[in-house]
Amino acid sequence: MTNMQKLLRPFYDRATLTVAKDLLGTYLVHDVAGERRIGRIVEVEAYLGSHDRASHSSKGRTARNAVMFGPPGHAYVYLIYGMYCCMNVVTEAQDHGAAVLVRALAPVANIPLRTQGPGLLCKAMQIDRRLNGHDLTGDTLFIAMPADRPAVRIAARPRIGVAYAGEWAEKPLRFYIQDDPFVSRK
DNA sequence: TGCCGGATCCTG
DNA sequence: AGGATCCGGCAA
Repeated sequence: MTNMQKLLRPFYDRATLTVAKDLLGTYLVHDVAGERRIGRIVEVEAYLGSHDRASHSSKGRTARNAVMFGPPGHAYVYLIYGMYCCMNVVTEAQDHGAAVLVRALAPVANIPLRTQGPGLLCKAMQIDRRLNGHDLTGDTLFIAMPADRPAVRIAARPRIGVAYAGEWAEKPLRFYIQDDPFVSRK
């Protein structure tokens, strides 16, 4: 396996826009049943904090979004539409309520299913709500910088599925690797 | 306590 | 275009 360096707390404890773009091209790693599943992150969305009307944190801290208000470098995993999970990484300082949604992966190792979309990638990586609040600086679910990461060209577009958020729906907070075939939507 | 609306995905 | 399918959040 290619050499990789696990991302630690200081990586996540930065401006959400910066973290979102820096996550493109990194490896999401999950050890499950003695096997290491790896996907390369090719698409993300930034949710900037409680002032961001599209963010789950915009209505204040609740039982569901509590992890978003916790320390950076933890997984915020929630159930969407009753049947899929979505995974975010918490960013910035505690109480900020910011996170980056992982929207698509390119398969690298032991990926049995499709990974184009936030619900599909969680299924393929076997990530569910039991991992909500999981510390991403641990050894079983983490994100790592591959030693050989190539330079990526980044596209910025409006986020998907947040039409309810008024002007916030139009802000270009979805980032993906230009021309990557595993991006969920053009 | 009941109801409504999802940061989705699949099928027709 | 519409349905599946669960649950958190808020109104009552």
